[in-house]
Parts: sequence; C-alpha cells; structure tokens
Amino acid sequence: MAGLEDVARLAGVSASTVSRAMTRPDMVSPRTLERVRAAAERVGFRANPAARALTTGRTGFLAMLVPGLDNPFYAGTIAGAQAMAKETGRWLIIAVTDGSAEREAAALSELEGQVDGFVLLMPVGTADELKRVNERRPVVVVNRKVGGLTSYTVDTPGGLGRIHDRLVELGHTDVAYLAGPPGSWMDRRRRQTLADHATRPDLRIQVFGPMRPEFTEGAAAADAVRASGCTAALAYNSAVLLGLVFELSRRGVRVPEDISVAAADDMAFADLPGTPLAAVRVPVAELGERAVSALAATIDAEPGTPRPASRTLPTAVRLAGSLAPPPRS
Amino acid sequence: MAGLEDVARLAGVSASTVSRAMTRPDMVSPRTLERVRAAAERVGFRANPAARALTTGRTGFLAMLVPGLDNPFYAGTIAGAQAMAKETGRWLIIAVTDGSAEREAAALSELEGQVDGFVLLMPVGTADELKRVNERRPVVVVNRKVGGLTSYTVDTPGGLGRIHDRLVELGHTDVAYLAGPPGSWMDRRRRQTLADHATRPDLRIQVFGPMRPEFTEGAAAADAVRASGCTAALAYNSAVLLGLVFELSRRGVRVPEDISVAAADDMAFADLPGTPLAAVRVPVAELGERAVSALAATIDAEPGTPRPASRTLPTAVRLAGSLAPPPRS
DNA sequence: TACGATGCTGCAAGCGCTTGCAGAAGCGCT
DNA sequence: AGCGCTTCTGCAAGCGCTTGCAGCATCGTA
Repeated sequence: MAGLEDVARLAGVSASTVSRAMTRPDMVSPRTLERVRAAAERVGFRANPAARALTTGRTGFLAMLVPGLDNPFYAGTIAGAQAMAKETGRWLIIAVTDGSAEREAAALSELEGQVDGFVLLMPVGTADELKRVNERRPVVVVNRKVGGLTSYTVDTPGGLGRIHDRLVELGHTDVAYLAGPPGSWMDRRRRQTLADHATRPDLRIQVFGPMRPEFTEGAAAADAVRASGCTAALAYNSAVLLGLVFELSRRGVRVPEDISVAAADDMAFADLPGTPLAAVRVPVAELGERAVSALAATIDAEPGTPRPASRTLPTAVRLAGSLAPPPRS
Repeated sequence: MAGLEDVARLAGVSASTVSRAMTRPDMVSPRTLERVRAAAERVGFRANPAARALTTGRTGFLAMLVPGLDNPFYAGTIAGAQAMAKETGRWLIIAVTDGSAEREAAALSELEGQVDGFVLLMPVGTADELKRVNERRPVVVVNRKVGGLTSYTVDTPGGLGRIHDRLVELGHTDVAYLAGPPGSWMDRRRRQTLADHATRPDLRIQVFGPMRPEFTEGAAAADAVRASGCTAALAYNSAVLLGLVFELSRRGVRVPEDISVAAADDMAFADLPGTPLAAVRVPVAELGERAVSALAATIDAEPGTPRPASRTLPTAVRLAGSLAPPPRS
C-alpha cells in the first residue's frame, strides 16, 4: 500500500506537502502540485481512510437505518439515498432494525463513532432519543416527523384522500380498504386518513385485514369484499390490489364496471392489460435523495448554520382507468 | 467522547491496561478487569474505531456489491448477509453497481482500504480482476463461479430442470418460457437449462420476452402464449406468472386443466387461492448468510489457512397444484 | 536597495488506540 | 529464606495522516 511518504520521496517533497496537494491543492504551487500528482499516480497512492478519519474526525460514511429491505418503499428510498451518497462522495452503511426499538438504539450507538451522520427511515425511537443522537451526529428523519430534526415525509394520505374524494364524487358510499401488515405505521396512517375523509353520515369505510401485502392475500379477501356490498376497494399496495382483482374477475366481477379499485401504492403505477389502475405514487427515490442531500449539507456546513428545512413531498395520483360510478343495482 | 485515557484515570491504571482489558480480558487480572469495566461503563467508553483501524488494520466493515436493490433475489441475499454480518460483529456497506463493470471496479478500488473483505453478488468483472482484489482483501462471490475464489451459487437451473422433467413426464411437449429482463445472466442460464433439457426431438421450448419481471408483462404475453399451442408455461418469476395466469383466466383458460404453469421464482412460493403454484424456491437468505460467514472465517483465519470451499445450494421445488397432464385436444 | 507582505514548504506534534518489551510483583519450590 | 518462573502492568513507539507554526524565497513597493 503506497503511503504519503512514498509519494513524497518520489516527488522530492515532504509528506505534508503531499497531504496538502491532495486535500487542498490551492495551498501548493502549481509546479509541485503537478509533480506530486504525477508521483501519486505513479505509485497508486490512496489515502488511508482510517488515518484520515483519526485526524479529521470525518469518516466519509453515512448510516441509514431501515426497518427492512423487503418492502419496495424501503428499497426505493435506499436506492435513492445510495445514489445521492455516491454523488456527495460518501458511502452508505445500511443497518436493518426490523422495526425494533432496541436494535435501532443499538445501531445508533454502535455506529455513532463510525459515521458522519444518520438517515433514519421510519425510526421508532422517541423524539428525545433521536434528538440526543442529533447532538452528536447530524440526523435526518424520513417518513416521520420529529420536531427539531430535519425530516422528509411523503403525502400518501393526501393522495389516498384525493382518490376517496373522487370515489365519492362518482357516487360511491361504501368503500373497502384492504389493510397492510399488522402494526404497520403506514397502514395506520392510511386508515386514519380514510376515516377522516368519510365524515358524511352516508359514507362508510370497511376495513379488511390486516394482511401481508401480497397478491395471495388480496385474492383471499375477494369473497369478503364482494359480500360486503362495497362498490369500491382501496388496497394497501398494488400487489394486494391485483390479487383482489384477479379473484374478483374469476367470479365475473368486472373492473371498473362492477367495482372501482385503487392502490395506495408505494412505488410505480401498476397496470392491468387494458385497464390502468388508479393509484397513489410515492416518489421514493426522491425521498432518499433529499434526505442524504440534506444530511450532506449539514455535515459540510459551518457550525451554527441552521438545519435544512423539513419537507413533505407531494404524491402523484392517477385517477383514470379503474374508477367509475358504482353500478346501479 | 470518553477515551481510553479517561477510563484509565478513573480506574487508576494505564491506558494500555484498559486497552487490554477491552480486547484481551485474559491478559489482565480479574480484579483490574472488573475495575476497568466498571470505569468504562461509568464514563460510557466506546473505542474510537478509526484509531483502532489505524493500528490493527481491521475496520469491522464488510462491503457487499450488488447490482441493485429492486430485485427480491438481491434484497433477500442482502438481508441474509446483513444478519450474519451483525452476528460476527461487523457492519455491511452496500454498494450498488447497477451491473456496470466500471462502477463495480470503482467501488472495489475505493472501498478496498475501508473494509475487511468483500461479498460480490453476481459481479461482472473478469475473473482476473476479482482475483487481484482477493489478494488484498478476501473476496467471496455469490451466484457466479470464479475459479480460485470462494463462491456460493444456487441451483436454480436444477430446480427448473426438475419441473420441466415433470412436465415431460405428464405428457407435455410444448412448453412456453416467459423470459426475464434483457441481458439478465440469470435469465440466460434458465433459458440454457431448458434448452439442455428439451433434447428429445419432440420437445420444444418457446421463449416469450425478454420482459421486465412484472405482473403486467406476464399478462401482456397471455394471448401470444395461448396462440402458441403450448400446454405449459414456465415464467422467470412469480410476478410474471401471476400476470399470465390472471389474463388467461379472464379468457376462460383454467390452471392446471387447460395449461400447467410454474415459476422459476426467486424467493417464496406464491399461491393462487385454491391452487398452489409450482415453483423453484431459492434459499436467498441462506446464500447471504453463508457468504458472509465464509468471509468472516477467512478474515479471522491465520494466514495460510485454505479458503473455505465453494458450494452450490440446492433449491426446493414444489411440483403440486398447477401442474397436470396436458388437455386432450 | 531595503523593507514588509505574501506564497510555499517543512517540521513536528498529535489524533486514540495497540503491542513488543521490560520491569515488578507474586508464586511454588528446594 | 532464596531462587527461578509465571503473571500482570506500564512505558513508549508507532499506525498514516492533518495542521499550526515557523522559516525561507520571492515579490512589490517606497
């Protein structure tokens, strides 16, 4: 492994000059800069990150704590974060917490000394705990709001609400909601939104589930949904929705003539052949990008600079295709 | 940040003793050990990882290079690797290469100094390049075989072949294969396997695609498959398969009476209500676990110890449900 | 020509930990 | 009691880099 000293010897300068040439080129005369660069190139110099971290206190690592990897929402956000991390010249450490408070706390405290900052995707710790971490290393929170910390959230409920509004406008009164996994925070929020929207006395939301957000589970709920008398169904995500539609269509129920459907989806729009599915689309990658970019900005900022502002990103809603007036029974 | 020195002062010993107490407890007397531990606890001591890395040359980080995060195969393997990394007391850095050779090479060389070893998921670099990396840091390869390196692969083709055998046994001669994404290595391998299996002159494989491995794309292929005269269909994964079945069933084609279907799936078995889908199940988590565990073993081993042996993990195959004799036309 | 200002460079300290070496203390034995 | 041996502890060097400080040219200006 070629070190500073090797380059210095070859270039005929001192190690400090090499160091400066690599990290603050404007402090070195053009001539020596060039010599040093050539020498560094020649011996394949690569600064030892540990040594650098020891002196500067910066590691070039960012930690991202996520509940899991299975969910497309998580995966998309991670991918976005990852891309932005690369862009700011850092690496991302992914720590999976399984949504457990202890694991989250453990990862936080173990990684504290090894990273320059944290991105917390749907953290479960208390606001106080998170704020305490933020005192040592900058923290950006995603998909949860924590007062005093920079957080990025996404307006899925808003999108879902707009779909529900449209259903009401079309004349639906009884809407089924195929829920997500038990205990899911996102699911709870969506349910709440629907409840908040169905305030008119003639409007009803019937919840099916909780269920794993999979095709099979949606399919399994088909009979119950049909028996419920609902003329529209919203699903936690599009896998569930496709399962529902699959099973309904086997029974001769047509979309959207007989039932309107939509997904509060995590990521891309899904389609049936010939029938685009109405859905809420969440800009997951952007969420990750923004979080990391804000984090990087905080790390690079002079102390005393105010934190970047929190934001709620809008969701896109597609209303076409699978929404129609209820059948006149 | 409490350091070694702080603990030493409080415990009334030297910093070296504290260091030994933390890393090699058997080298200090029980009494001082206890005192040191109490003091460390009291001041909240946490060794500075950068300083430790500087002296020991070990960072406690492992890098895992993956083509992407979107694919359940990748996600599952990462999750397994992640879990095992935690178990061996290390952290995993995920670097996404998008399957590009340059990005892979860049990540490899940039991370070389920052990690204790590499897990490469389906690397695209040449065997020589990878071996060269292995000379500096231990490398374990997943889902590709590289002579001279420890690699873990999974016998998906074997599983797929068994399904095809079963179809032949049931009397099918014309089998459709709904292919995966263009340029996919896994897809190519599966296609090859089928071709190798259909050697009898009366056996034919018809390939549809390539296509994105999604529900919609499988659905879109339905008409073509029906027109092809195939009595059985294999799909790259279960999303594609479900799409196909969905669209076929809308047209009155029943599974398995009219057509037998199976998926060369990445992860869990999928089900239709009432009809379990035949599929190849890949032990993705185990793959990740084994890779990391082998890597950790190599890192901890005395120099000169032989590399852990490469292995191909068997796949589970479910033959039930969606496989039946072809209809007598 | 002489002076201070400016631009580059080298020296040396130090980041916080690990570890070889040597001294101190404790042990069993004759 | 005295010896050699083991066990434990402290000293100090050093991991490879960054950075404050001081020294030395060099330059512009009076």
